Amino acid sequence: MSNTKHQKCLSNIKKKKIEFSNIYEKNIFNMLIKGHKALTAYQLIESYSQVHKQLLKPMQVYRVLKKLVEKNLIHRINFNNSYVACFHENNHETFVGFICNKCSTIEEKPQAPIKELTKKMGLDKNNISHTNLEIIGTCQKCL
Amino acid sequence: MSNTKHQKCLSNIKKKKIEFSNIYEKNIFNMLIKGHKALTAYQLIESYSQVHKQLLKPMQVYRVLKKLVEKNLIHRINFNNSYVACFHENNHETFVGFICNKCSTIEEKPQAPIKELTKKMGLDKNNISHTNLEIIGTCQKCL
DNA sequence: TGTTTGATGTTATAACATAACAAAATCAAT
DNA sequence: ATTGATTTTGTTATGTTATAACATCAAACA
Repeated sequence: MSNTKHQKCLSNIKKKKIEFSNIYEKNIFNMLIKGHKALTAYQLIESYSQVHKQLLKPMQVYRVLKKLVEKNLIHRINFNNSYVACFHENNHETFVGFICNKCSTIEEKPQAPIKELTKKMGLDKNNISHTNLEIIGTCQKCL
Repeated sequence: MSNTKHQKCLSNIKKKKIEFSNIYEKNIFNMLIKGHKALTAYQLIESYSQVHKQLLKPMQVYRVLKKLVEKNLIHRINFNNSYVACFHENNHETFVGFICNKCSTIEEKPQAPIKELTKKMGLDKNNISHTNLEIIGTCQKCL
């Protein structure tokens, strides 16, 4: 990820006045922001132990991930059970993005067209809880 | 699922001249066709043991599910790790559907708008392997 | 008939996730 | 400050989803 994008994201977080509950939350979010690649919970455990010299238990990581999802700071990627930082001021009931099947880089895309489509399909009467469009392929860098 | 829809599906399968490799494949596909509800692998194991008085091992079920996916007879639903029979003559690299979070009923939707959208986003250059739009909500029956 | 090949059976284990309870920190009311 | 309630964090155990690895059996065929 470009540095500017990273900084824009951080400044968004500042604007939103989001506060991390604890150091784990902060550290894990920072790990997910780096490179904008999606990581699994167990990759995070591994990486955390290397970077911060501390072994986290799965439960601890999953608790943090849950909180970060609730705070709309990360998305879960269903394709490979991974998690990625969110860079949009989006409504978080919707995810639209491209996922590289080689490097797990995520490219989030605008949600508007999908919301329109859902409406057009008449599904908006169905008390939609969330909408998830995952497009899997290989990014230009990996090709 | 309506009986006519079920029959149309079965006649499609006949037309496609699909043959099941073994009795498990046939039985499991028939279980997935009933009601057009998505079932997990372990629900299938449970149900299979009740209906057919035979205990399948996970490995056996997953092998069957893999084959059925390859034959384009079923889709995997990422939302809840479940599998559902497919009723369309679709291209199976794309799934577009509504999933009821109460009863797991699946309502497949046309793919064309999503394919257009992918193109519009410029993602079609990325060697797309598959595209998955899952809209989660509560169906009219459950509401 | 013996050998190869593919399908099926079986065991073990990997990968992902949460329940349940313990311990400690926070905080409000006295 | 002390007590008791509440929330947060730590820990153990377990549940859920999925696959690797190898054994066995059966069909095909030289």
